[in-house]
Amino acid sequence: MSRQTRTRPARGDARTRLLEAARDMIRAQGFAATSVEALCAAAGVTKGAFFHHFESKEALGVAAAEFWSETTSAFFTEAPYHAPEDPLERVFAYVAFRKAIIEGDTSQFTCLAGTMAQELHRSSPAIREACARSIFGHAATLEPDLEAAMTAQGVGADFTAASLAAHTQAVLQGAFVLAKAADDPERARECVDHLTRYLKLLFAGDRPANGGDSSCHQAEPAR
Amino acid sequence: MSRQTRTRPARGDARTRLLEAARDMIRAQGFAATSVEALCAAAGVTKGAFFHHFESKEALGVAAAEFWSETTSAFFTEAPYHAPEDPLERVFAYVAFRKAIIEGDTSQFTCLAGTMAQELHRSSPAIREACARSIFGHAATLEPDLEAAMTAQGVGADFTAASLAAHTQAVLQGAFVLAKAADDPERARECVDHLTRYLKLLFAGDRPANGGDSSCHQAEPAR
DNA sequence: GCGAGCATACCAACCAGTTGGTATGTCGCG
DNA sequence: CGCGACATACCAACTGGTTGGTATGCTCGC
Repeated sequence: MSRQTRTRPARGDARTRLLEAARDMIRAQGFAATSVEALCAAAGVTKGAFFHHFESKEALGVAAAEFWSETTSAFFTEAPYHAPEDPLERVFAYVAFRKAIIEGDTSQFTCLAGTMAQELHRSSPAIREACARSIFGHAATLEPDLEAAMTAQGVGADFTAASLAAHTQAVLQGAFVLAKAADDPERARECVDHLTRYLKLLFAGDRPANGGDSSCHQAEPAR
Repeated sequence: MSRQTRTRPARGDARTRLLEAARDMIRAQGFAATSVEALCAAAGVTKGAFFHHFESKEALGVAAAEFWSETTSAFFTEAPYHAPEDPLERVFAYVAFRKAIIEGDTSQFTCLAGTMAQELHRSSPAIREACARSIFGHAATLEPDLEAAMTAQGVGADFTAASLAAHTQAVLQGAFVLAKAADDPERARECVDHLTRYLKLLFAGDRPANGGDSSCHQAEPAR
């Protein structure tokens, strides 16, 4: 919308602080329960600053989803799970990494995009679409490896790499819901274990494979 | 000052109408965005009636979760998926049934408990617990069949029936989130297909089985 | 001195919850 | 049976506080 094309020198930026506060507060309380005033207080700015940077509260929601996309994208790009050479092992490393980061407070490991999509899918199409871009955009980063693994192992006649990638995200989103409901991250980790088991069975079960250790992937912690 | 006799809308069901309105509105807009006044308007009652039946808005949230538990419990008890004799086939019939009822508007097939748990897990422990009872209570109804199938097929050394039952609910919850984000129920159905495939691989893959047709279950619609 | 970045002060609308009341059902008792 | 006492179910109007949003002013770096 705005014709601002150049990133600012980012000095003393209230905008970033507002987006970070939004990320944390919305994950903890939801979007509607997070008032603009509370947001400003958490970010240490006033309402004037808020409405200087965001046209409306809804615009902040869209910006928060985009901010979430950018930061998580950078986070996962730099994550260590890309190390393995084999695409399938990278997939398992990804899932193991997703499990490993489920820790601490519920509002620290859950997904902002999933939370906002769930709450605002009807009331705000703009936010819904921004959340969809975040979720399915991240899922898309898994597709090449899944695709490669599928052709290598000779599976996937009845499903696409895209649907499997989406499924991994669905399991994670559902795991977050269960963890929130039970107030216990362990519930989420158990779901990720089932996801790992699914992928193991999918890729190692059908065809005895041609290589050597394709069914072996990095171990998951016992707990 | 003659007070004219108003059409009596079956005196006594204001509470039920409020709970039904809450179920629909909260699923569509979330809890915080659903005001008591809007709820009363939808239910055709006044605020006086609301606070006569519910101590607070939070109390309504708890009651709505319990109402959801009761109605869905009755719905699933009467559902046709209990017909098969074999426990494993009942499990597949359940999942197929869950897929079949994912249809129409997003706010018609999604889960109230999951929605509220996601939004209110921090702000309202009472509602969170009511939602947890609903979700895990429903999951518990699957445990006996899963347990029986696990022992019959000789699988499950590394996971419990309870965790698998919870996983099915996680996949469904995650599927709902994706369907909402994409505004497309098909996204949810695809996730349920992956869940079916997981169960198929889990129970039919490991051990060649002793019976005859244990790996055969009722077909899922092509779509 | 000029605009970007931010602060102060304010507002109309809306919110959950309260108050005080009315209509109706029901139960005990003479 | 009849009638008073009480409980339940509901209603309209109101209240104090909060909300998203605005109008305006200050203050720095260029």
